[in-house]
Amino acid sequence: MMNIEEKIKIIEKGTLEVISNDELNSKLEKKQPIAYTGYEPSGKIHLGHAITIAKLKSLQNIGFKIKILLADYHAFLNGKGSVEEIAEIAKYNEMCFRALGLTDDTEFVLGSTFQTKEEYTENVYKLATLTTLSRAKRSMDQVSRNSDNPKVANVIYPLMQVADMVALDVDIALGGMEQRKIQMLARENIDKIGDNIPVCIHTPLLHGLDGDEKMSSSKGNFIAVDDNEKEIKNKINKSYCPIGELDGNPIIEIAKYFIFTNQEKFTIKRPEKFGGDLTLNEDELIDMYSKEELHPMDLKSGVSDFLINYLKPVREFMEDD
RNA sequence: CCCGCCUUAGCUCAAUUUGGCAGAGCGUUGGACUGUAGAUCCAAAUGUUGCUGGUUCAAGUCCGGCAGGCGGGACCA
Repeated sequence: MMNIEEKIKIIEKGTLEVISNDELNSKLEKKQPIAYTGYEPSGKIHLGHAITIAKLKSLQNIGFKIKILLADYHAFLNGKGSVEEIAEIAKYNEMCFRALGLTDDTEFVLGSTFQTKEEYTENVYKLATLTTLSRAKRSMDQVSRNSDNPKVANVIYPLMQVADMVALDVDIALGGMEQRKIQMLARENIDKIGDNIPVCIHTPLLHGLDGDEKMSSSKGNFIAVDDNEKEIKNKINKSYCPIGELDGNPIIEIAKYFIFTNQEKFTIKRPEKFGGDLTLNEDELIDMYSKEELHPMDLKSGVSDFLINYLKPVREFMEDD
């Protein structure tokens, strides 16, 4: 049996922040603490999603009960389509998430199955009286579709997300950094409608393959978890990847957040005339790349090879089904 | 409920005055240059002009109806 410090180390790995560390201790004393992430159903599940799924997997490994919210109403409120369309997409998303290696014990919850219940609705109303408009809007900065005609739905959304945490009785709320402001709103208000304030864990966001601020399905600048080999190669090859530059470099980010969270060493095949194959750990790769001793094309081909292999189980799982 | 304004390429908008071949920038795609991408240069593609009826030889443009959006007024205090 692993002790609490070891577990905390695992939890913190690859995250940007854990709020707060102290509270994590008491959560870990529970028999089976609950960790959750909510996802708006999305046409494609991509590497950005996969970062959080990987984290959920590691939480599952150390004894957490995992609940994944398929946030159909949230997607609806965010203008992503009709409820029926979103329900279809949610089914597909569940398959993708399972394909990424979560155990059968993982609980998938469709938002609309509980988000109209009486206690839930009452909690949303209470939160509505506790939250200023500007705070609610601000919390949605990184989340909502920006529209010239913002809807009331935009401010209901974060309140529901807070109520979700109570309804699902979560001990850990995991999300990408774009969720931070909503998560903080939750931590500030949950004690007024429930009694279990979750520890909030935030993972890094991936830049888009085009170098854009964020990888997102609406921009088409992602690698989907069920992309085939050719698509993966193609997309990586077309990606923004300035020589010697680490910041905002999506290929470097994939190496950091996918390769080196899985393994110490990483082998890059490189033509003899450019120096031959390399086997590097994270620090060595970063060091070589920033010194321009590792060419982007070699990095790309190494990362492609890794992703093709990493996502192979997903493709197989999806084909079986 | 009333009045005014708006709706044109994936996006931002021109073209409406005076009806006369629907355009630009950005983005996209393809080439050139790079041992990647980007930047740069060259080239190309892209339209139910919100929908609908009418006037006209000819309608994005004028007239009517509808839908959506924005603003104001009215109602109520």
